[in-house]
Amino acid sequence: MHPHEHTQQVQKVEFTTKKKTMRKPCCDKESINKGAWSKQEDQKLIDYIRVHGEGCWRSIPKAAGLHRCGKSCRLRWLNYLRPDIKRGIFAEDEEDLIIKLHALLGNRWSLIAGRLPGRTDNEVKNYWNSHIRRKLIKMGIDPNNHKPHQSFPRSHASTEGASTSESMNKVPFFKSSGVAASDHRISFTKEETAIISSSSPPLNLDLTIALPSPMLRAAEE
DNA sequence: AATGTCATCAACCGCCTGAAG
DNA sequence: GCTTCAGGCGGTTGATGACAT
Repeated sequence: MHPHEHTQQVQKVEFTTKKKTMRKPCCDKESINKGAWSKQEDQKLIDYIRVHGEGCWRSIPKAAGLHRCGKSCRLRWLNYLRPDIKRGIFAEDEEDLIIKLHALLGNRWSLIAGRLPGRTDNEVKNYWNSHIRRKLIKMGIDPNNHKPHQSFPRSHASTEGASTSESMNKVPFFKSSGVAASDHRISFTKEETAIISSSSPPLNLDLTIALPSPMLRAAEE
């Protein structure tokens, strides 16, 4: 049971005069709910999609009897209600893979999530911001470019000998430990290849899901 | 026990993109 | 080529719980 479900507050949306010019609302906001989803709402959405399938999100709320915006329904389904969602803590090889992919792709969370079966872009993004980012900073790695940060402490990185500028030129410090946990080579779509090849430094594309980096574990402790 | 601070994560917002007309 | 619209995306917010003082 999610904590938000206890204190679900259903607010009516008011048209706020926010910054910038307001776009045309994506749906009739006069009567839509916002905030955490209730169990009943979840069930309605699940039931509807089970029968009619995904798609045409704009019309789903009305058809399913939900006072929600279509976008909200889509997000709820894709991030939490889909049957193939894998929830729970990230495995160490998943974490390693996220870091590697982020070094290659940047903040393209949906692309990164696409490489992690059962994980959603929102989940990956949150995990990055709340765990990985912090961990990298702690290690003296700039999470934006995955290189050692001038002003960061470098105690861990320097003692491990893995942060030489040479190794950082490749995917930084993820020298996949000799034995790969599995041989999951990663292939890229055209779009991903374009993104990668447009990034300036030469990158090591030979990604494998490796045993967790010892440096990461060191930082965790 | 009360209060303050931090960490987490579900959900929203606004912008972008591509398809359709 | 243009406009419109739905879907998708990344950034950000805010509620909540955990931990510290």
